Amino acid sequence: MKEKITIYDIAAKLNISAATVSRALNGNTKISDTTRKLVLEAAENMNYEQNKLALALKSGKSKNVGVIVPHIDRSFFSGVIRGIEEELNSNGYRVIICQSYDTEEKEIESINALLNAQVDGILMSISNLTSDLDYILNKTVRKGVPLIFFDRKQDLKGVSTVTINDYEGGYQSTQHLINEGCKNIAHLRGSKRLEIYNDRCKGYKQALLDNGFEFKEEYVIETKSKIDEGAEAVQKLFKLPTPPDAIFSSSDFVALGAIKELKKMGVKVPEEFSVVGFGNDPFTQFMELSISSVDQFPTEMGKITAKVFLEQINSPGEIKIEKKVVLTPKLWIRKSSTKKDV
Amino acid sequence: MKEKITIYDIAAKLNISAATVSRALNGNTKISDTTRKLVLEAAENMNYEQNKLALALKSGKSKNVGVIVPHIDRSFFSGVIRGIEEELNSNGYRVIICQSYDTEEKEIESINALLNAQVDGILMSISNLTSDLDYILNKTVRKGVPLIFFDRKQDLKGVSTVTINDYEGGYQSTQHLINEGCKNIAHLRGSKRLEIYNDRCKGYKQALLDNGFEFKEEYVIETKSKIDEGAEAVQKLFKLPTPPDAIFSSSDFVALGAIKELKKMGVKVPEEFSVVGFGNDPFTQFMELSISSVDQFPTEMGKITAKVFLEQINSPGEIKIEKKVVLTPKLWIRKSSTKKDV
DNA sequence: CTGTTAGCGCGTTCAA
DNA sequence: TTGAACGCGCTAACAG
Repeated sequence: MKEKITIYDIAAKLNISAATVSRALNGNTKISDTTRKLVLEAAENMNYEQNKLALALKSGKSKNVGVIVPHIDRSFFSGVIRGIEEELNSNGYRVIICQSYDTEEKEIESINALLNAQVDGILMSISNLTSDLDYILNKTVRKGVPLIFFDRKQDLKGVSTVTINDYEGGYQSTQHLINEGCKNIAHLRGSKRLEIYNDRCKGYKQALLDNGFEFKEEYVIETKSKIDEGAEAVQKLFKLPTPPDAIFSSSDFVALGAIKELKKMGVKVPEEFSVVGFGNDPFTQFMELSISSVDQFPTEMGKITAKVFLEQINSPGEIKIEKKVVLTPKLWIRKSSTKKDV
Repeated sequence: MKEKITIYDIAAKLNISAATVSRALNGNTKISDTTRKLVLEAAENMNYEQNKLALALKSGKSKNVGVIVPHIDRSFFSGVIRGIEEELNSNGYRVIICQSYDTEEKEIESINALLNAQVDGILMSISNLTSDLDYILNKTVRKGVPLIFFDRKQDLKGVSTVTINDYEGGYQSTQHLINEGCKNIAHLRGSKRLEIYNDRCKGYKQALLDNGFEFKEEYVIETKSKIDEGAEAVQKLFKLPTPPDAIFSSSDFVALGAIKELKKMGVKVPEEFSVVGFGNDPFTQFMELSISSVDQFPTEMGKITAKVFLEQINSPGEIKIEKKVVLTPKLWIRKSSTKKDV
């Protein structure tokens, strides 16, 4: 009972060849009904289970895909992974998780490990735009391993991407704040090394210009996605000759930190100051002062990323389609940016 | 450049045998320095990379471990996975994720898939206590695949577990509420089919008894970990002849729902009513009215679970140690249960 | 319809 | 110190 049984064991028992057993098990048509039934029955009795590893070695397909994210325990990423897992699992694939901790070394290390493990594809959200990563990413593409970026992408030939329209998200948020009557809108942005933050900022800027507002450099502060940084940014902004009366933040955590700091300073949100975040982290709607935020639909993004992978892997020829899917974000308007009487 | 290169390719190039190449690559001592250098150099030049799949088939060790959780996007579980990944990754293992959606079918399906994929171990948080699952779990143990439960366990011979002391968490929370002067403490519990909720409830009950309080069945309501259920439970409790003045909830979400409902009803928290949650979900500390909650230290739990697995896999003999690790929870006292003047 | 052979890529005997 | 041969478990090609 403790032994692993193979097709040879069942072949021996039935005095037939392993090939026949294999055929019977795989529903091959060219086999007699009698022997098929015999094999199936024996397999059942002997508790036979296919060794996917051998199959993988033989076929060159491991039925595993690697997913690389900065941190698995950020709600956005765990949501994406959820979607990927749901979609891929029902298609017979398993998902291998790697965390890059936003570092390039870990990222490269993970890619190499996944490649050595013979994954059938790699779905990732890159840490930042660097050329060092290019080498290995190109290697991946050359090897013929489908590579797909989600959310945080990088332009690379032969690589499909699934993102949301960050520009649109930035534009919508800013337009909303303008509609609410805000006159001086600041922007707390993320790293300049990531496209998503550049795009959100562009959307912010364009919305300002389209409405006849001035774009002021000093209103844009770069932050990391941490609560403290939101508080610090508010401090900086209020030292300006003309402090803003609204913030569009590229991060919900930064938005939260900003709101907490404003409250500490006695500035009333949303009456005197409006705030919009990004990411629609669950906590934004739990707060007594719920925070307006842009939904990135993480689970959907994960599912679509998985689908793009499946399409690619199932595409007939050697020609790899380079697909660029762009989802439309949705701004959830909540209390933090809704003035009572405007 | 597109071909996969094997040890045979480099053997051919050097006019030596593949066995020698293998030895050189693996740092086998019985090999001359000259050939070793030759091999290493050639491997470097030819961009050789080991196919872990072949190694896995040969050795019987895939260096993959499976992790099964109800949902990956709940902060507790994503935290645990983070810990597992961190610990195992640095030990050369990769983590395969499966979601059970709290259903037994999916759980069984996942275990079978993982077993077929020849994982070296399975770390899981079970959906509930059922005998149907027993069969397959026992099979896993019999096959010699290390199985470890974290958080939601089930007593099974040969299976190690890593949990927190849920009884203690329940006791502490209740004691705290008593210390705050609450007289009628209700308990919103989770499914009776899960040990963790039974234990938390036992802790709650014992704390009541130890303090000379009466344990009332009608003060205990079973809920699912959803916001709405917290609100519903509050409605029920306030229909009782003697409504409670405090709630110890086994879920942060339920606690949140309760608080929102209380507020809606005009009941002041914490002045008139105290609430303690469980899980220390990040949002509990973000709220303006921060929620007291019991920390389960998910990342640490994940790391320890991984360590127990590593110990087990590295234990010399065939004797599998059955280890029971119990972590101590920590109650974070916040505004939702701190009366201003008591 | 079925059996034989071969090979996926690797490490590990057993000889030499 | 090195090479030849084998096996991990499976499927595909080629015979018959």
